[in-house]
Amino acid sequence: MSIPQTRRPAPTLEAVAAEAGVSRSTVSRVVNNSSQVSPEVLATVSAAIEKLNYIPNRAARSLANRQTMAIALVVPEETTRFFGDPYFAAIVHGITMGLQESDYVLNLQLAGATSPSPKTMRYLLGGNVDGALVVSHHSGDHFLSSLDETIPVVFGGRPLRPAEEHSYYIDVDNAAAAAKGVDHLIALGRTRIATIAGPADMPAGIDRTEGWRRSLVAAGLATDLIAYGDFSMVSGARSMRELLDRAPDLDAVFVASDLMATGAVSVLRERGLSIPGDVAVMGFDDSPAAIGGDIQLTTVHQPSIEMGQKMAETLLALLRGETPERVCIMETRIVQRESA
Amino acid sequence: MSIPQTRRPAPTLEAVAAEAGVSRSTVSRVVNNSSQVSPEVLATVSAAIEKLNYIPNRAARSLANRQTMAIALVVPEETTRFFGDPYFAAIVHGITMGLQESDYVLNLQLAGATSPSPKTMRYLLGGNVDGALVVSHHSGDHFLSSLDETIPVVFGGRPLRPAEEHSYYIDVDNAAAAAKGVDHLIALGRTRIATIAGPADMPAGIDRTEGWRRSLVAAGLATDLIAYGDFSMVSGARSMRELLDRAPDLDAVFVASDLMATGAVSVLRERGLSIPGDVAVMGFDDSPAAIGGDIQLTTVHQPSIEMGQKMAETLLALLRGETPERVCIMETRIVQRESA
DNA sequence: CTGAAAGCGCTTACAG
DNA sequence: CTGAAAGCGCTTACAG
Repeated sequence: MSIPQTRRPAPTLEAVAAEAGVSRSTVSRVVNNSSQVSPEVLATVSAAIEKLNYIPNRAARSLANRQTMAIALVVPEETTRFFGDPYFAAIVHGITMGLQESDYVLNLQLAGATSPSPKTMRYLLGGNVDGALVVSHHSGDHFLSSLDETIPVVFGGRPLRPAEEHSYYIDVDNAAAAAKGVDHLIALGRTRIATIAGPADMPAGIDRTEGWRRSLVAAGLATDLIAYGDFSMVSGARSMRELLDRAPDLDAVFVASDLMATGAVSVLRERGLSIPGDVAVMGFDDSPAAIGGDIQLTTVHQPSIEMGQKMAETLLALLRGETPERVCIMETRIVQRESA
Repeated sequence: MSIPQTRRPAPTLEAVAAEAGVSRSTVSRVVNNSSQVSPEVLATVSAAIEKLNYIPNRAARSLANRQTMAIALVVPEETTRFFGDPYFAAIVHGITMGLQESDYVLNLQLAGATSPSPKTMRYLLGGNVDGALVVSHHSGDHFLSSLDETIPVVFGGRPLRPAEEHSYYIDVDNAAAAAKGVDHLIALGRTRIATIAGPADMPAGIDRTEGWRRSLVAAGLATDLIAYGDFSMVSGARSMRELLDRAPDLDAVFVASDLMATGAVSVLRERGLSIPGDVAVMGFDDSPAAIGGDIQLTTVHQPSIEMGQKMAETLLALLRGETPERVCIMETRIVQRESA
């Protein structure tokens, strides 16, 4: 753009064929590394490709074989939240790693927390991508069903019914993981254990709350201390204030995400309460947020990067026509640090 | 994918033409809203498009008119940092807003802090996108020059020389903005003012440091207290510790990003220092990080969302063949909250 | 193993 | 204002 230069047209298959003295079909076979090419021809064609620095035209290829070689990353979430939570960073990191070796490109589709724009819908449903990866879906995301019926889709986290019966997804056992976290708090001798829960319209929110409740019930403890956040730091702070006002005697809090936990921690300090002395805090995710603040968070680790990678791999398998496992549940574990 | 259904082929231009009783050329003109179509024909064709729910095939269109209708978002940065900083959230938010009404899609290209993969290079340079938006570039990003020579590029933040002489970019006057922030600290009566600077290989890092220095020099104060971070929370904490160890008497710190400032704040608390009583803290960005913690950060506001939007608009103008302003410098201002 | 030919679904001069 | 025709750069049966 800046430095003027004569734009020589990019070499085509035709040019390579001429250079190598073979037909276009043959060059095409080489490019798509078909097995039925003789070694000698393969060599000369490869040389010609190299020499001309040939790069296949994506549009022409798509038109001919009806594949777009593009994958949509659909995020039914506000940009602010998407980028504000390190958890997403890890997922996307994993996704890009998983796509690294493939020829697919990733199209970012920020759908907004409500329903996506007509433009996004047309894009997704209009045959512009071969598959989709969806992350952070809410129960109101009905459009996802139509998506799921049109192209291969892999979800990050169990989709809500009725989609869950047939959808592909990667997840952890959120309820069990949360229960494990609360068990740890109980083992510490805590008896007044609150929770800052995630949204009640998201599986991760619902299931972690369920795990918290299950663990408390099993231990014969009260399950009245619950406040709902939206996974953001600010909502974590707000919820903590609310809980403290309601129950000044609480001695532990299980928080459904590390980011909310950092918000909770700041309120605890503000009130002059010691951690974990007065109140033990258990986070969830083991994202960078757990170790960024002034107190290292004890938390439930979930392998976010690996989950993203697995999402990509599963979709890639689906696109190859293979039949990968429909659901993949990954391991979680408690990472003990300072807060509990 | 899930619910089996006979996949009826998507309607083509041909089908619409048949339905409307006109030629393909005419339908094409309507789709591309060419002015030379009679009102009646326009009406019937539109009806046919509506009836068949026709969506143009992107690949075919690209092949014919040599436009990809795709824009790359290039981030020469580690995923972790990209997603960890709310500043990027704002920029991308703005970019998606700016692209909303256009027909362009955004391709995410995480290039990694070092040079991009061959795959990314081939993608970017191989005619797969019509233009690129680049954010967070370092001085070592030489590949960006080749990009800039191949397709229209708009930078978020002044690119380093020699690119800056001809490149398009949106930025703030970082030096002046930083000086303004430090002036505020001086007006508060602070005399021992440190800085936690950004990377010395990034324009935003360099210029803000320069502004800090300029302001101190003008006031006849010492400029020896400087520590370098990488814009992350962790590096902010590390730098704060370092500064405190070197100069226990410092009474203010100008931090080149809010995220680093939150790290600094946690260290200040850890050492039992009051904010702003003992140490005043001035951040930069006015991102969500400034208000997420337990103390509301006084900071230098830059209009990140608007900057992203402006980036998108500038690139769109370039793609339309227009000649937008080559450089756009946006306003900053001090937002006074609790920390200074 | 290799090539000739048709076709993917559009756009765009060129006539009229 | 409208249509016939060529062409964009590939892939893919179909022959051989």
